[in-house]
Amino acid sequence: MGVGGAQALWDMNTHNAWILHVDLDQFLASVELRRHPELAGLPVIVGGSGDPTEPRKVVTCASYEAREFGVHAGMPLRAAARRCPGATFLPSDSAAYDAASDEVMTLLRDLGHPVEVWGWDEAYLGADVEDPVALARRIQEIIATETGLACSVGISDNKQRAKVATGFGKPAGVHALTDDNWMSTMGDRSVDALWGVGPKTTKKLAAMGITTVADLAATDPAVLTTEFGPSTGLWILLLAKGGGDATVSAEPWVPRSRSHVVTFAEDLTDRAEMNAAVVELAQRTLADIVGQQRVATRVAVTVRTNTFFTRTKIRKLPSPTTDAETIVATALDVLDLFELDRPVRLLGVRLELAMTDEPASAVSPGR
DNA sequence: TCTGGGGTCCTAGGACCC
DNA sequence: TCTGGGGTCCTAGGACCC
Repeated sequence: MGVGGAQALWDMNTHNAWILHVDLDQFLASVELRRHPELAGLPVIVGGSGDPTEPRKVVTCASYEAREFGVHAGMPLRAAARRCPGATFLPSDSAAYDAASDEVMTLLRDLGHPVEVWGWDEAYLGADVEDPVALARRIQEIIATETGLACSVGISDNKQRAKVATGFGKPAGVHALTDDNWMSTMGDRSVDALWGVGPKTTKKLAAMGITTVADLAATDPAVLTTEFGPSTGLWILLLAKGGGDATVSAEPWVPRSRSHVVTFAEDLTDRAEMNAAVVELAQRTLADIVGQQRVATRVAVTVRTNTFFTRTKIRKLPSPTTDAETIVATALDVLDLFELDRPVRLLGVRLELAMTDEPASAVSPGR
């Protein structure tokens, strides 16, 4: 972020009457269907290298037709092939999805409202308009016409509630959640219907006798802060009441970290092979951040053993750097902190990135 | 049909300094 | 000699999301 970045952020963080959450339907499958029109209406499964017999690879996206067979993201490809043998399996092509995502985000920005991009297939749009439903329909029409992709749109006055609303609009629909219909719609549903409340929190709440959104909304804040801490406790209470974060920032997202992991087709037992893998992961991750003109501050290494026991260790670099020797050596040092006495299923390297303008001395070495 | 890959944020606790 | 706190930096680990 350059000089004036803070001012720009202030200007671009808008508080709007309406927040629209735009979510592309079955995004990866839809991008594939666009260039394989003969597959329209058929089950399509994207993941791995497109070979359904490949072990240790999973479904990244299943078309709605494939979902009818019980196939879903995260399922092993081999399991998906058994459930839906007639499906077409396609390799994941991230460059194509990047490009398609860019097309859509550009169209959204062209509408003249602030757009906050959330990954490949989602964006929030802040709008001070009279008729948000009409805007949502217009968005759907423009995206469909210009890109051939379908999206669903959730409407509310904060991001979390708009995101929940989108779920009611899928596929290809529009749904609004406001104070008027929030509790009647959500009150009887499980707390994990809230965006940000997952299985662990759900279980913990259940042990406290809290299972529904209405239960949570009616809970004494002091009880929640005692159990979850002052920040998290009040946050989940706010979510249950239909509240959330109401800012939409059009400022480009600055990544905090960059990582790569690899799950080996067969577990590694040879330390030299583990070292070689970590070196390759570190070099690849470093190449990414150098390409984005970023500088690493910390190096993390993740090890997953054959029992699925997973741990991460991290070390701060002496100073922020892009020096390959330093980063590779640090990654190997961190790997060395593990007791590598079990077969290793996965290794990963993550670089945490400097977030402020670095002093010239920290950025310039090597030039 | 054993369990991918890429992220973010929060909390807790130890070390260390004043 | 013993003691109380505050504050910061650092790492581990949990939880959640797409």
